[in-house]
Amino acid sequence: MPSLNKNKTEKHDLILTEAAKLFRQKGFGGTGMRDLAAQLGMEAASMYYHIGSKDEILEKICFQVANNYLEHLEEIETQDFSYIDKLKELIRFHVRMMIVNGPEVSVTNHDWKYLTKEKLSEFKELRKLYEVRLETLISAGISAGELATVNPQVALFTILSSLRWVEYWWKPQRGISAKELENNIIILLLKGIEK
Amino acid sequence: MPSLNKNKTEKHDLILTEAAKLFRQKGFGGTGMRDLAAQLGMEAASMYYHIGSKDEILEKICFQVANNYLEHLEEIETQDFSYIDKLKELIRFHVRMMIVNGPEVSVTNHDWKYLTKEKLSEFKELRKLYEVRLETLISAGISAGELATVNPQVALFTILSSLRWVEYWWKPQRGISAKELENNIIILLLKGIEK
DNA sequence: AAATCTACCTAACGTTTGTTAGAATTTACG
DNA sequence: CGTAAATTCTAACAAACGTTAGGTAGATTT
Repeated sequence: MPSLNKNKTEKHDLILTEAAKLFRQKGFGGTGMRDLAAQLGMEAASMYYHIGSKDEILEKICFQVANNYLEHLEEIETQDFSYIDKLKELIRFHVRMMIVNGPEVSVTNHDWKYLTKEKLSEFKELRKLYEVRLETLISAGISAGELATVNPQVALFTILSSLRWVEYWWKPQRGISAKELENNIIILLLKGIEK
Repeated sequence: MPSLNKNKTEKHDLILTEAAKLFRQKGFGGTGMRDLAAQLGMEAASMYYHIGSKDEILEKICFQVANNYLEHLEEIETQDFSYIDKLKELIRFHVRMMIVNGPEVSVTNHDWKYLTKEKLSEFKELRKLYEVRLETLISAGISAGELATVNPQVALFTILSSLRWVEYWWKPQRGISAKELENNIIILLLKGIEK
């Protein structure tokens, strides 16, 4: 019965989507299963037909986002771009992720602390992996003479961190497109590192 | 009885300090009053001799930090610096705040969502005020011809946001001084906006 | 020495929490 | 239309939550 399975998956995903919105608004600890259920027009207990637990919701959101970022970094690594262009592409991807998956990215950035002990360390490893690989990329850019001689780690975190506000700030009503925003940020951020 | 009052105040502040550390580690929602009490070597109920409520702890942390930032911005506004130097001083202050009051700044940045309804809107107003005044400063710098013609709001948030990682990254063991770090970040951030 | 005050304790309260069991209902299909 | 599966309901659980009440040991004041 594929149609049934499909329905179940749809509701499952809807729960994740709505949970991400609420978690972003009120935080993981501040959002009760009853709040989430109300948002979905059902009773709290009914959700357990579709999901395993509250922790599992958070876990799925965080790891889906983390893996998304990691996969895209791998793609960038293999592409035949200059290091500058690789960084530009990375920045563009970050901006786009926040605009398209705002709630999920926000939750991942803020509520990963609430992950279960084992999942927490697994998540930290993923994040560390991302940071290390991106730092390697920046170092390579410096060695290749494309980037100014800066502390790679400082550059790494300044770039990553400076992109975070987009999730908090961007709304369709601002009248600035993703493309415009990407370009603005790239100018602001890469002038300091470009040679 | 000033000596008694002083003792009480000391314990009160110690609770705030320790709470900030725990909130940063496990989040406001993930930290119970019993956890906090254990950290202080006392029973949960005993803390209520020194503090009013869990919400009050968060509130005091958040507003102390927010007011700290705001006061320093006011100071910068009145100083007879160039706009570039004002921005540099601002960046230095942010870095120093995160190094000196790491846990408190972290909690303020991440857990303000858990503030009580009234305190929440009060906090949002303070933050908005800070953003508006800083944006005004950047705009003035552009008008004065000291800064490149960038979108002031994009510049504002990119700067503010890009400083956040310090709180997450900086440890004494990294072997980089606050001064070095400030200088590195200033170069990275202001190249893109300096004329 | 008696009285007061400080700073903690134990015990417990009423909620709220995430979650489960089992019954009721809706939906899909021959 | 009838039957079975899918989905949601009601009711309730145990645990954890922030917090209060009342008591007690020790220091300080009178």
